[in-house]
Amino acid sequence: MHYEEAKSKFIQAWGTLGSAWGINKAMGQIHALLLISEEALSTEEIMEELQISRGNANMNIRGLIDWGIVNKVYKPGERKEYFTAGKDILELARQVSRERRRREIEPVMKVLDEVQSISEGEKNEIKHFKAVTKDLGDFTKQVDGAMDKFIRSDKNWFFQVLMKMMR
Amino acid sequence: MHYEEAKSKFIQAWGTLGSAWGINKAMGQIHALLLISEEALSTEEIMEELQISRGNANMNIRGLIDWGIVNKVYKPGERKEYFTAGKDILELARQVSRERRRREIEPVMKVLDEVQSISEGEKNEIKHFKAVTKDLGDFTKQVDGAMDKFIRSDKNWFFQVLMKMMR
DNA sequence: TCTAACTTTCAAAAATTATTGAAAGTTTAA
DNA sequence: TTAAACTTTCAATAATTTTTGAAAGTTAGA
Repeated sequence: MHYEEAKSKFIQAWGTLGSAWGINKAMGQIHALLLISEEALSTEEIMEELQISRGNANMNIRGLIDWGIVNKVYKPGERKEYFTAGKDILELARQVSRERRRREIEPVMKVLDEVQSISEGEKNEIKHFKAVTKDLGDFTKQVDGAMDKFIRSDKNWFFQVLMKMMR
Repeated sequence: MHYEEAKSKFIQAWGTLGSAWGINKAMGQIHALLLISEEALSTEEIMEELQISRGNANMNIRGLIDWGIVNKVYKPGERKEYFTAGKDILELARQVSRERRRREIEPVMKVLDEVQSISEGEKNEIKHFKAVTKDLGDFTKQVDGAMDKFIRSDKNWFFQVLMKMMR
């Protein structure tokens, strides 16, 4: 396999993975492109490389910045904005965890808590509903705690936990 | 809040969460409904409760069965099929992990391995590409290993790991 | 076998989501 | 200021995904 092929394969795969994670394809592809590019890239360069429109490029770059995984770079003496993605994968994972926690886990925990508070009758159906949503809530809280720990942790902690898990 | 409201809120939230996880809304909602229902439900009952068509109900029930998180139940003396979702949340998490590993992590690991094997020149661009994809590959393998351990583990192991993480 | 009960399929329609490109907006430097 | 360089917006369009419902398929028992 030669470089161009590998590159396009990787960009493609990263886009597909994105889709499975509620991030759209273009966003995943832009991220992939920035990951493998040592230099920061301009909107133009991204449009060119991925063959997408200006509007599309702009929106998805903003999206990546919102996720906190792409940064603006200003080059001295240039008006154009350039963009880079951090190359530290553990840091990337941490940032994605942080965002998913905020965007998905928190709202679900909120609903699970709310529906716990129904205080009507003692029909069996209701007891069961409470039991299930309580279990979900408990589990979610455990996961949330673990994620929080991961997000705040340093590199060392992460590998230590992996070690502990494995033995 | 009264029961009907809580129920619909929960079903709604589970559907939304589903969307963020590459599972569609109806599929999430059906799963929610089965989770909180003690009795197994028929296609008819699901259609009725969620106000969806027969085709939609059928397809998404099949989807849930494919995910391994919903099971068919035959009631003695009845021709109709009924469906239930397991009520053990840890087991649910394990099954979802198993499937996501197979559907998402494995394909990505495969691509990352493949693109590693490019052996062209020693241009800086290529070196960098290899470095990034190697890091991604290493990280992915770690996560994959942890998931594998989780999937094979028993309840006890899981809580032990959480304990170890927290301290 | 035949029929009624039930499940599956699938083409068409609807809904949702992504993409385009041109116009509007903003900023910088002369 | 003004104009050029650049970024953002957004209505229109395209692409994709979901949903429908009716027809086809299957199965069990009379």
